[in-house]
Amino acid sequence: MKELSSPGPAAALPRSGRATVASLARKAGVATSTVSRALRNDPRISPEVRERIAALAMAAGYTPNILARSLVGGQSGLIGLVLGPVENPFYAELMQKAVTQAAARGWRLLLLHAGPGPIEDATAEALLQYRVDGCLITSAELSSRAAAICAANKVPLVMVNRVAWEHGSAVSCDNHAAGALLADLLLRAGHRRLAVVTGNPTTSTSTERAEGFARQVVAAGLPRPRSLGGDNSHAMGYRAGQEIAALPPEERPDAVLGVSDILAMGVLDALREAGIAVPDAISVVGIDGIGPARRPPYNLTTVAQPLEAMVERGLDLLQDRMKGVPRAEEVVLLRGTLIRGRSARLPEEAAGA
Amino acid sequence: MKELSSPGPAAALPRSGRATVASLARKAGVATSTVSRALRNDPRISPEVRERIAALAMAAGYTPNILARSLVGGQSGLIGLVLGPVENPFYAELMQKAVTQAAARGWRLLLLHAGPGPIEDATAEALLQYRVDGCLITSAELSSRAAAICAANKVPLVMVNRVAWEHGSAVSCDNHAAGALLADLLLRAGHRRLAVVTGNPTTSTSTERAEGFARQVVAAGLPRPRSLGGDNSHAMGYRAGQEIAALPPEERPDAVLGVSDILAMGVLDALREAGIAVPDAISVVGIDGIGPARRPPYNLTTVAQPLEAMVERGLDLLQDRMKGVPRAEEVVLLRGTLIRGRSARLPEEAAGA
DNA sequence: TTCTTTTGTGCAATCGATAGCATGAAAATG
DNA sequence: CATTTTCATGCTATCGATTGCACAAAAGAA
Repeated sequence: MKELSSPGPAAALPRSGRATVASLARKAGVATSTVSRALRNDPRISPEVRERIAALAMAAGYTPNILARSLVGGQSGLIGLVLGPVENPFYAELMQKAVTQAAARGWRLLLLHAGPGPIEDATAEALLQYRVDGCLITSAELSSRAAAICAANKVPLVMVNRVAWEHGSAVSCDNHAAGALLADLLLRAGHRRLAVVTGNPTTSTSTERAEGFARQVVAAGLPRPRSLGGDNSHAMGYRAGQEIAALPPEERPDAVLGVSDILAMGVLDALREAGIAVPDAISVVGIDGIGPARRPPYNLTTVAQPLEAMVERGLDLLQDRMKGVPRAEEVVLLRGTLIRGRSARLPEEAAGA
Repeated sequence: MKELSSPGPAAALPRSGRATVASLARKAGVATSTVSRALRNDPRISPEVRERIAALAMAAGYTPNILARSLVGGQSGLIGLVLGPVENPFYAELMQKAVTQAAARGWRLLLLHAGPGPIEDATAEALLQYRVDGCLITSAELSSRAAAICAANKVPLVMVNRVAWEHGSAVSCDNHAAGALLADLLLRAGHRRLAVVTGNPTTSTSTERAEGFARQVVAAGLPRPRSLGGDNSHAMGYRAGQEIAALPPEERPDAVLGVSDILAMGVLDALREAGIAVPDAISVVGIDGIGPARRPPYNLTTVAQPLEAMVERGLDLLQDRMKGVPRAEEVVLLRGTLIRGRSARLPEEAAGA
């Protein structure tokens, strides 16, 4: 029935050694289109043929070549991922959720960038070269370049944990509200000298959180909180903590917000080293809800970002736009949840904000 | 000269709206092959034509469709990346290096998996569907499945920080030597009651480090070190630290190796909480050299893995095999470097091991 | 001036999968 | 029994880029 591989004429395996629709078609004695339809369960193909081809495909270890499929289908199934500095566990956690959730939707992530530093041009171009269906960006300055490229080529773009400026939609935690919530709680617990340690002033996350915090403080009739920091790193938090510890006691704040958990952890480390009791002398709070901040030495009181939901909504936004649904760009804000650690004195029951 | 877009016959832009060799060819009035050659700087194309086409391509924002190129070229330029649990900063750091270095070689990373848990079948298949040119794996159990798939389909495979069992090459730190080095130093500093906190016993990293440590201890005529742990997490290290702290002082070890920094950090946190002085009462050392372990509250003495070099050698191995050079599978061991923190009493000068 | 060589381009096939249209056979209808 | 439908499949073009081969025109050799 089947002519077993005479080396000459029509060997059943193509160049790569992998089975293809063509090689399967030859073995099955049908046309390639039939193979394609059979494998995609097109109802037009008779059950017998379908099963025979399925069996052959299984035996040959056939895997469709998505590159080829994308060529005709126009969809690569790839989502470009641009990550921020992953020394911040937040990004690592975000990435993990993104991989899982993308896979669940049948998408794969093309990892374009990870780290601080600006994205290279060659990297940004890969976005187009691989015809990504969409792009997920979590990073600060560097997004600018990638965003421009996406805009110019109509690649749907969603920023997570960043608010878009020129182009693209965004999903973010309600940073302003988170800052305000913490300020409110601290104030109600009796704190009166508040300070805030900020991250990179060019990032929306940092400025919004600090602003939400400050507004609430000012609204309570207190002076605008002292501001320290300027860079989103543990080292910066640590330095800020040292500065705070070095202040004369009467000037020293009695509550400090690190606009990110990483900063707050740095502050905590410095305060502990300086022998300042937390939360008795100073309350410290953060925002993000990263894993390490919950661990014993920190046990940070923080507002956790709804990471799972943020990724989910982010992918939703992408999906809509990938379908070609012409939608306006939108910004989705999700509320974070308070995690009560032991790094701050707070009123007994949280108030809904 | 140019007929400006009469909507009917041969519009210069294809379906996607993006420029293609065909659309450029039409505008330039040449054949697609000429465009292709011009853009790839084929010397056969005359300078004038080359420049004209280059200008057109620039103006049109042309980007080659790598999917299409891969189809004929047989190389996708994609490297599959399978990451371990990224709550361990080690993996995050590894990823960052991998992205950068891969990009420098013109490769992009297809992020297939990140996290603990086994890799899903659908994910492992993506490896084949996207015709990755090679695969980089850093993860434990889950690699098994992916490795099998790679083997069956002749996809070059390199494990980083893991030693291969059935298939594939590997790059790893010399874990055994690292464990031995630390044991040696601790012994020479006068420690006599050693303990080790291990990670997942099925991972080569954990067992080799513990074994290198234990051998050296036994060789010194001391009893085999007490072993705790069993899972590579901060929580496990913390628990082990609590156990250690709870021991009666005469049974309590005077030096502890956490086979990974994460574990050692957990141990440190527990000891500090129990009020046990480090390194005066107990020395604590780790292996990995992750960022957080160097920070103030820990300042861990550790053997840092040469991450940059490991990734580089890993990509080298892939590159060789991707070129089709038939090479035997190999395991490359790189020596780590001692980082002297303040978590352990060590002899003044390090001995070369 | 004629024949050979070089040079620059075009034609057409290819990679692997998909989808529109065509076709032959079987089934249903009159 | 003739005719219209239905059904299962095959043929072929397509996606975008690359490449072997053919073929003119220009340059060199005889």
